[in-house]
Amino acid sequence: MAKRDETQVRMEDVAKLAGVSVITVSRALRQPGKVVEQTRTKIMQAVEQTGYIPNLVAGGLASQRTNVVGAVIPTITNSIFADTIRGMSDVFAAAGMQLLLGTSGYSLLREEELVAAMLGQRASALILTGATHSKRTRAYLERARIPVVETWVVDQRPIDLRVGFSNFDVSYAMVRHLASSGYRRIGFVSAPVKANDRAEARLRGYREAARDLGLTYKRSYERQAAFSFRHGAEVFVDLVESEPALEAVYFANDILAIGALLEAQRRGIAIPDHIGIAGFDDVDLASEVNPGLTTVRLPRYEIGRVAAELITKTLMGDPVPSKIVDLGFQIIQRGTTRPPRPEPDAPKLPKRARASR
Amino acid sequence: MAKRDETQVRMEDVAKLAGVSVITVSRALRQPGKVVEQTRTKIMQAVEQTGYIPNLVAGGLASQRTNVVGAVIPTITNSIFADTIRGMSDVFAAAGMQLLLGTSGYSLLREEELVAAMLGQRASALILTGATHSKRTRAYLERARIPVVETWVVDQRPIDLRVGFSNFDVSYAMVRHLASSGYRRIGFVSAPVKANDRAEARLRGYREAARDLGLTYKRSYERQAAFSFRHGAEVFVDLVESEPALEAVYFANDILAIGALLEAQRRGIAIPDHIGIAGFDDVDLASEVNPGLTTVRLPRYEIGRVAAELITKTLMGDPVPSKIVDLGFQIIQRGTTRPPRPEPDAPKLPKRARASR
DNA sequence: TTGAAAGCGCTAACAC
DNA sequence: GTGTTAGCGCTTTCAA
Repeated sequence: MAKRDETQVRMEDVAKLAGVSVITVSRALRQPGKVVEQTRTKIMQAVEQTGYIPNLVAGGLASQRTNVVGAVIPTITNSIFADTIRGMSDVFAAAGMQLLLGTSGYSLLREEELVAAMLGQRASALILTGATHSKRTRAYLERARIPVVETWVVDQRPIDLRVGFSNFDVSYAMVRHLASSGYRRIGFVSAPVKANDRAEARLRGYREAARDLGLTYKRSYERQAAFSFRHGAEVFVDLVESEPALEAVYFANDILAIGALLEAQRRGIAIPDHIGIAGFDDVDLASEVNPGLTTVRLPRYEIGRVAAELITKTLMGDPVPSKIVDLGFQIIQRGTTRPPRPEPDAPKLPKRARASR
Repeated sequence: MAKRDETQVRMEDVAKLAGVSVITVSRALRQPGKVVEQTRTKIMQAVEQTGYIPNLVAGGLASQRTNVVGAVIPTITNSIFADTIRGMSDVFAAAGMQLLLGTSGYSLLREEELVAAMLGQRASALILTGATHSKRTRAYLERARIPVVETWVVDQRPIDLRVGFSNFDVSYAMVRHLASSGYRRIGFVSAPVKANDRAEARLRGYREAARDLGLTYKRSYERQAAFSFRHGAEVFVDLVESEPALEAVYFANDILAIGALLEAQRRGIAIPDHIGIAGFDDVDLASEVNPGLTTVRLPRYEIGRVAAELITKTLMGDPVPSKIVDLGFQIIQRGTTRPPRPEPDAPKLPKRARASR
């Protein structure tokens, strides 16, 4: 093997300095209660004096477990996932665990590579985004037999644990909400649905709601656009010019919606008088733009927090109440759409909907 | 030690199946050229068949090095750092390295904990944000003797490597730019400067420029505000109400500036006619708001990319041309401030300024 | 081109 | 409460 780096302080060095055996140092560090105070004090002094940092690689090999949890998100540029990461980080930091982060760029192959790398690192648990994974990824995960949490989804068959909400239901609920405000011709701008089950579910929710509610629906009311203000602006212009009868446009994320709103401002298109705009996510900015953006509030931070809690519990052997946690969502009515009007024949949507499918 | 998990596939299992020794498997995986094709093919089949994933923990212990690089950023909620992370990720992914991410929340103590944890993981290199670290963090870093990159700064004495720009110079340049547009009474809203050397340098840059250029400067022109649209809106209102003579407000980040701009919109305060607004970062949104935000473009992605490149080079034993890389910046003039007017006695600022201090 | 032996630094099990 | 022993799964050195 590599000849050892003589300058690196090992547990043995600390043990010698403290006049005890290595195992006592190991215990003093990990289970202080099992070492008598006097010994522990000597050891801690030796640790301090030498600047010893335990080699977690060696510890991981010996104990067959690590304090590393891997998480794969599609992109870090989307502040949406930043909140989820923050939720995880808060819990893992408190539990003394490290987060190994990877971004897949919405590529299933890249996700597979990341999962392999994380399993190679012998991560104690894995957190993935979405429910769609390559066959090989699933095989890896099954063989690894560690806790796996899929986030931002609740439907379908989970690999293990799942924390999120129903993207279908949210989208369906938003279209109902818009319909209750009197909108009958509603366009939909989706994120690219390729390898993105959340975007795909939102599209389905829109279509089914439009059909169920008897709205005017044409395939040409739909667009796909990559995540950016600019794309939102462009697709909005394209849509209102080619489909002038549209009464509202519902965007599958707030960034697209706000891009559209700002473009409307530039072009003097009155919002919501000329056309309504709705978003998805309730980012900070959604309540700051003028008028405020009608959107859906999602439990972004909570998804991360709960996912991490499920993992720490499972790892500690505590039972989890449920393998699937649906955190729900909330429609937020603001100024970019006309307010809902009470319709006697259609009961108002509950503020907080819990998914049924 | 822990009795081994019989279900885990080891290199030995692969070796047996392929009819070779473990070391040959090891070589086939890491240095395929050193194993004859026929043997390699047999081995790869065995790997495939067993679903073997090399145990990097064992490998790391044996080889005394890992493919993990640790990075500490203040917060993930700020999309600024997201771009830098993306820059790193792109390079590390291509180099087959893993990024271990931690967020310090602008706390030096938390940074210290993270550095210790990453060194415990035996990270091959570390990337930190800023130049301010606890004494113990510095001690850890010096003892570890691995490449360390401090980012978003170039001044002062680096621990090892440094990639960024001069926050002082940027701020100074922006105040000069505003002065060249005729503004004499310029307010400044800083991020909280506690444990944030970048914010502190920006504040100094503002003060020195105001003094050097003979602008009207009062301590009451300064405010500090935490990073959010809302705080930007609130501090702006506070500032314009308590200091009605102000002609422009320069915010130390775009989010604050845009929050202010949107609040001005709500209150019917004409921008830039009544008062100018300038930001810092050039986030996507800065060019989308109406009017567009005058700000500074920073090499966010580049900082991450270059930091990662310095590390991969150093790790491979390649020499790096310079231990400090100044990536510069660029003032972006948009509609939230009056355009600069040519002043015969003051030469126009170059578009791209390179730091001198 | 391939293999045997030795150990990387730590922890689990069991003994004292 | 503390120590001894035996590895965890891999890579390095050296030899064949």
